[in-house]
Amino acid sequence: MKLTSKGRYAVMALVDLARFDNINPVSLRDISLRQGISLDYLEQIFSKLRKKEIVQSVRGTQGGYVLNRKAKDIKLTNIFDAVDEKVKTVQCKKESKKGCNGKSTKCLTHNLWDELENHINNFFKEKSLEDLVKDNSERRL
Amino acid sequence: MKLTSKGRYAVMALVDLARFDNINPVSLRDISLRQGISLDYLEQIFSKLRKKEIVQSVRGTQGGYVLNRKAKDIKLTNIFDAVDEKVKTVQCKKESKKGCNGKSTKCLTHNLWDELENHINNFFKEKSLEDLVKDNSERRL
DNA sequence: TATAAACCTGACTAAAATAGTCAAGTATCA
DNA sequence: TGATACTTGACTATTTTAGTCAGGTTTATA
Ligand code: FES
Ligand code: FES
Repeated sequence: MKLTSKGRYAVMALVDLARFDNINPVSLRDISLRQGISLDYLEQIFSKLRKKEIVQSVRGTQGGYVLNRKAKDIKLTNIFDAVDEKVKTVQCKKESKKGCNGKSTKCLTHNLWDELENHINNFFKEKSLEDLVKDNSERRL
Repeated sequence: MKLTSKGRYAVMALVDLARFDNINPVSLRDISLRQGISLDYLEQIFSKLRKKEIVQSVRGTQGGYVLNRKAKDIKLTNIFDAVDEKVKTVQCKKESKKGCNGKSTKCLTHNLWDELENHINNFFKEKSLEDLVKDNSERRL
């Protein structure tokens, strides 16, 4: 089980953005330089974040991105959802009554993986961008 | 983030094994048929489980595998560890003081991913094979 | 009004990981 | 002595990841 770079970068970039997002939009170029993430890759990521209304874009010179809601109202779940970083513990379709290997019933461990998925998702539902920014400035003291 | 088939199969197979493991060893062929997992793949998996002393093998006709410890003493952690299904939320080396993209310090989100990793691993540390077998027979009532 | 900064879009690709298969054994029971 | 079942190691197709690349459009400001 591993977290992909896309998901990790999305959160990293948003924490960076949230810290500098006062009045002026923050450019991807700045984030790219500060966080060491490829600019082209960031553009892919922010395109998705924008479509899911997590950030707003400001075009033109001096443009950049701004948070579209308050940091405390942006949960990790929202971010991961936006960039398609989803937790997947099973192969079988959840809706379907069929099991993993085309079997007619759910397998012996299906319930376990469901629990696991919930366990992980709960973590993502609780953490907000605000928490992360705070965590970070506290550590700095 | 997703769980690989190898990890899922390992647990599936062991739950199956634990249920039938009374006096006689259980053959991979039986597990393969019951669970719909390729025999060759199961062999790879059990080879690892044996090396980590989670199961014992009995060669020859009527041979198969037997649990090497009590079901309640086999945790998910042990199983995943044996088959190299590890939780990895970061790229950076944990021991090193360096950050993800070759930076000299840990990044803004490093601490978060550490928390996440622990959160997930805690789940694995708690669940034992016995729990899974019980869960399953209860559901059957 | 020209120019540069910054967003925007879609296609492309190298490398890694996954999910197996395949082949050729060895051990043991009946 | 045959059948069953474990043992080992190499091999491979497919998918996913982690980007790159090329070519735009928009807008502030000098
Ligand atoms: S995991 Fe859903 S049926 Fe096996
Ligand atoms: S995750 Fe460890 S430094 Fe970024």
